[in-house]
Amino acid sequence: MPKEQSFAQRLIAWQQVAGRHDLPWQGSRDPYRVWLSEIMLQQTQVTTVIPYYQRFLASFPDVAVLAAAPIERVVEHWAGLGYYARARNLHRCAQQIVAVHGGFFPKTAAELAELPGIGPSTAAAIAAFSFGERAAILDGNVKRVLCRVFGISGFPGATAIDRKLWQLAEALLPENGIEAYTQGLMDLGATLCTRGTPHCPACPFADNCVARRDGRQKELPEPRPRAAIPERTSTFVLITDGTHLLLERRPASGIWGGLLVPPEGDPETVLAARGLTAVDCRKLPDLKHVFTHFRLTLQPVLCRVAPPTSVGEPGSEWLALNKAADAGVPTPIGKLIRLVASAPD
DNA sequence: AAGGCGTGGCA
DNA sequence: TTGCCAAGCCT
Repeated sequence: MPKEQSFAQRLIAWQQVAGRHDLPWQGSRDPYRVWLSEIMLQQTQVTTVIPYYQRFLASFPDVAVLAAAPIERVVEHWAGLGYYARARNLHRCAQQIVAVHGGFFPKTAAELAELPGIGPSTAAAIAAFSFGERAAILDGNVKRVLCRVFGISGFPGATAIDRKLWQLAEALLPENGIEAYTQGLMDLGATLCTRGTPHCPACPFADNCVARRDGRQKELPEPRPRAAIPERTSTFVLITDGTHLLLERRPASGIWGGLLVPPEGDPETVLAARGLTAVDCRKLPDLKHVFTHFRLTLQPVLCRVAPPTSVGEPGSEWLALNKAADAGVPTPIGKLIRLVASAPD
């Protein structure tokens, strides 16, 4: 880097005056809080995370409480946040920390990365923020900043580019001030060096950013080569006795893993398989939902069954209609349930 | 080693 | 409306 100040020195100076210092998980080196925030922030933006973080911390104030909690309650707190494998890994991780590490987080990035749900970048962030370890993060923000400042072409997700970026990220680490440096990388990417229109005039690297010099801010980093995402359609059977709704827990793997969802499939088959007889069934309006990797049209069918509803199988629950939407269901299912609960007929 | 895995905001 | 992808990890 030309100029007298190093990349790290410039970034740290910028972070101290222009970075974020008041996020709910800042101001504490408690590894539990740092870890929880880092997991929630994986592929998820700060504004989305904040309310989830607050609620989660209030219910599970430390790693021992979390480890002792039933997974269903953990998933319930995660419902709506997405990427539900994170909730299961979080819970497993807490249990491992209690069982294997005596209730204390390991203090190095290398050890942290052994735990479920903690990859190389998250491990480095926890180690840097909690223990001051000189470790490199490489998330979406950092990739974007590095690709622009150093003019790195190619899709950053490609293996070769990824390796190059990790090497660069480690080479840039400061001798001192890892916390402000790490936070600065995140802040720069999130607030200034943004995807759409970066605010280059305010950037500490404005005078030597390759992308800015070449007017390539919008071309870097190069986007993922992505094929058109497929469309899927599926029928969800909302079975009610007038006051309750039947929900079933999904297997741990796959979409909406571990969450409660109405039975999926042909209504007659669904009812027959559960020994239920419908008084009547009617279609509700389709609901479209977009995932990263496919587009789903949900075709809801509302079926009424006679009141004395049996207890059902394990993983199968009859929930009060007015509570089911908040019982740990995926977002579009919550919409369907609210629709039924507000207009049962 | 690519692809699966949620949701919401923004252009 | 549509595309893109965010404090990535797991298999």
